[in-house]
Amino acid sequence: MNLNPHISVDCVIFGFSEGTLKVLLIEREKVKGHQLRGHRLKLPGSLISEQEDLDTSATRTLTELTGLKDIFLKQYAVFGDPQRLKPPEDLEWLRRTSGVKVDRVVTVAYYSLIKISDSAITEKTIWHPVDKLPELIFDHNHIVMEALLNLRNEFRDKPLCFELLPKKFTLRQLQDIFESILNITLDSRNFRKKIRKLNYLTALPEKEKNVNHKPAKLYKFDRHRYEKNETPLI
Amino acid sequence: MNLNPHISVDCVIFGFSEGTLKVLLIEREKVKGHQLRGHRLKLPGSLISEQEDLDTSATRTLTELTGLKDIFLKQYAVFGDPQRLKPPEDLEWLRRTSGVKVDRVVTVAYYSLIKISDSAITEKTIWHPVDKLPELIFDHNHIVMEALLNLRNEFRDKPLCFELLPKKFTLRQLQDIFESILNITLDSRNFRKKIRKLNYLTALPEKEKNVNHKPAKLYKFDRHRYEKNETPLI
DNA sequence: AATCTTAGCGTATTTTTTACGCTAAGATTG
DNA sequence: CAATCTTAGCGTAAAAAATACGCTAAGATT
Repeated sequence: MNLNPHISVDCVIFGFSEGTLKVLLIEREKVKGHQLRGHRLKLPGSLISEQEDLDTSATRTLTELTGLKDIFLKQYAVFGDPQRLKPPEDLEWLRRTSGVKVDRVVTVAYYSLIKISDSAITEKTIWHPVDKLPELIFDHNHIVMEALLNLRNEFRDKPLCFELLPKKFTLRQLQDIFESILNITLDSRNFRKKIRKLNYLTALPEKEKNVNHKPAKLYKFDRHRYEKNETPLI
Repeated sequence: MNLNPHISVDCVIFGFSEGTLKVLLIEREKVKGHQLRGHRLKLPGSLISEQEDLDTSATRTLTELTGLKDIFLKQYAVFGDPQRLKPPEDLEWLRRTSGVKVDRVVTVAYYSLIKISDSAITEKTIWHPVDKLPELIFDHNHIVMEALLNLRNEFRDKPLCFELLPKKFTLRQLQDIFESILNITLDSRNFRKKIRKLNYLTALPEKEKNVNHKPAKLYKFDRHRYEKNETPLI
């Protein structure tokens, strides 16, 4: 595939587990006969290929690097600082792995949210908590932080929370996600009251299992009903 | 200046007058000894230069093409369809005016809002109503429509309306902008009630003049006070 | 059997939103 | 110059939404 050495795409994939928001990182691939120096972790991303649309590039890259398929990616920003490909050893690595003469690269950034559990992810990928990221290659820390800002903004209006939850979930799980991502606390009794009024969250005739307290009902999200009125959850 | 032939910036500048939202367009410059064919109007924009940041490129371009200075530009999207530089005669025009071998160009789009009145704008610029744009060069119609979507989303949360109003304005003018841009109707009595509760809108000891009805008080926006609580207007 | 944790429903109060009545000020009209 | 027209500007009442918090229930743990 003919790479365009001036433009790249990067994907910030969020997931949620153990009460914290995580980001999918990949280990930088090794170059033969070349000592791996510089930063070890990066976002899934690559140069786009010549005749490829940006969105297509992003989804393709994500699949190639992580195994993730059919993920909706949202373009949220572009990063074009002429000095962003620092330090020199990291740039050198990019030149060797891409095989093209890379100089300045403007990168188009995408983010998405997925359920960590049911994602068939290749090796060399790591789910890392967002709030204590290690130093990543190039300006990838910055790219993640900007993605987080965009995520928080969208989170109140759109039903993004269900992307992070399993198909069947308890109201407690739902509340936890809101509290954790928006960094707020909610009164669970009032939270549930609101939920009850929404017709797009339907209780199943099932309960959670293996919890050491009263098991809660499982709910599911009815996207079809949601799209009829789009009332936000909170 | 050394142009980068792969990346450009485009600016969608919104203004408001006579009750409608307008966009700033410029006439395509003529190329010597070359018949001007294709589309006549375009957004202010150009290829970025090699060692220039994207935001810097955008503000510089805007100043060069329209005379506008110190305008806050918001990056909102990137357009990278490999086929976006159609039709051939428009691409040919771009090649001649830029003087570089242009093939595929990914463009980074920005938008802003300004008061039409106090903007010292060069000739060859045209304020055109957004709701009935003529056909523009390349994918510029699409770029404007996306900017409009982003504008509407931001309009509810942020005090963008004051960018479109003169320093002193009446509540009627304020209401008109909301109604027109968000495409809603507001009860003016309830609207005013809300306004009265906001401490960042202060009435001046002045009234509007030369209107053929009861003159309204003039108000001003106190940005400093706004930033203390950021309560949205509606 | 007592205790602990979270589920789950309810009621009372406050705050916000919505609907709409009414007077006031100035320009216009016959 | 009085009647009329338009928009400004204040208010009240009802409806809806948000908040605070009491209480019982179900299952696991001790």
